Amino acid sequence: MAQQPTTTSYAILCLLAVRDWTAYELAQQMDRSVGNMWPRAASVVYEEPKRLVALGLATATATSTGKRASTTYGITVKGRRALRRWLERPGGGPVTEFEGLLKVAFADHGSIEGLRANLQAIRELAEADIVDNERRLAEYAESGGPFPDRLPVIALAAEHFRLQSEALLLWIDWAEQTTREWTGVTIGTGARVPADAFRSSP
Amino acid sequence: MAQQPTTTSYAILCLLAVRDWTAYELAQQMDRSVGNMWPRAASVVYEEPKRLVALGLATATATSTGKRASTTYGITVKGRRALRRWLERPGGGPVTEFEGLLKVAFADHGSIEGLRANLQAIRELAEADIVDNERRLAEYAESGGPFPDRLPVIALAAEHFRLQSEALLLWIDWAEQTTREWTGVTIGTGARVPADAFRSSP
DNA sequence: GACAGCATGTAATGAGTTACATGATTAA
DNA sequence: TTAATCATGTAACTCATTACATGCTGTC
Repeated sequence: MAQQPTTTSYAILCLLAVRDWTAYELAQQMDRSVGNMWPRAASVVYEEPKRLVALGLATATATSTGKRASTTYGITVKGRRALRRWLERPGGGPVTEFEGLLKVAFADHGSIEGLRANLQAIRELAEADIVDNERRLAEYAESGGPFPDRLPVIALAAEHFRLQSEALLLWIDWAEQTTREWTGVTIGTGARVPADAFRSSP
Repeated sequence: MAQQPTTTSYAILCLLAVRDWTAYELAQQMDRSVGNMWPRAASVVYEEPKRLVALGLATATATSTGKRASTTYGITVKGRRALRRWLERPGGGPVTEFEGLLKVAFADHGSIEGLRANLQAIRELAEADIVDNERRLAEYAESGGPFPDRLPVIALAAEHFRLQSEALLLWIDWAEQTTREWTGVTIGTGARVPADAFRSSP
């Protein structure tokens, strides 16, 4: 009934390897940091540690913040071993869901207004993302963050996000520029194949 | 029992707006093209059109390729209207699952060898991705592809993939370079915070 | 003392994956 | 004629999300 741990299990276990957390704190971390590479809803984060405990990889302790009851989870020795083995095996590559881009790719079955609105929405998300990123980087640059020992690996991951969101913003700039003169959404109705499209490397 | 169409439903509907396809062909398209922005298992692609039919957005016709029976799906007028309305609403932003990066971000609980192996695996995925991309771009540049009218919007999406995988490769170059001199995986054991980390923009 | 929102979950439901099954076609 | 693989699905199961429930805490 406890089965094998999933990647989600290991994501939680990663956090527990750093320090103990209450379920709520885990949910927060999933939202803020880990969620960028492995996004999961809060309810999963409340359920998953129970599985870890059942597998003997984590411990649950009934604690309380003030008068409020809560559960604090910690990693076991067996948990650390399992995590270590998991970290030896190479992980999966990036898998992206991007509804907005889907709508761009099939915009020829809608209207030019729809396309523009959609690009605009993507721009706003992209910009918010960048701001978010920069705020976090600035915090780290100033304070060193809560886990100074972890800074090297954190820097590796952070740089990935920076480059990725930079690329997204670059793309949206280009896309808005490219479609500026379009009067329609197919070749027949006033769309153009961008001059620099279908090249392979710049 | 038929409920609301999901983004996956609309992804299929997008394809049907272009032309009729058999279930198998749809699965192929999901694998090759649409799957880059909305990846789904083949079995979903066999099930989902049935829902579209139940909703009156698509038609199913029993056809046969040679002696083999198959189902060909097409879009209805109602389906085109629904698609058009959906395209007016801005879509969601990119959501990425990246197990490999998760392992990088918590590599300090494993070994330096694990980190290197993982980076190497990511590099191979990234390079394969680039090759794939270039092959597809070259095809389009040569032949114009099967849907010349769709070239403008296809170019928009293609450029996104190009920039994104370029950024990934850039990152992996930087990450391998950065970790080359590391002898361990935390500050105490020989990892360094990269000099250019935690800057905000280049 | 009431209201907002923090904190901690549970339940119902649905979406998606993996695994299985099977006939048709092609290459050796 | 056998094996591989193309083509077409179905079934079981798991994972994950959304929606709900509820008590605590600080603030007005």
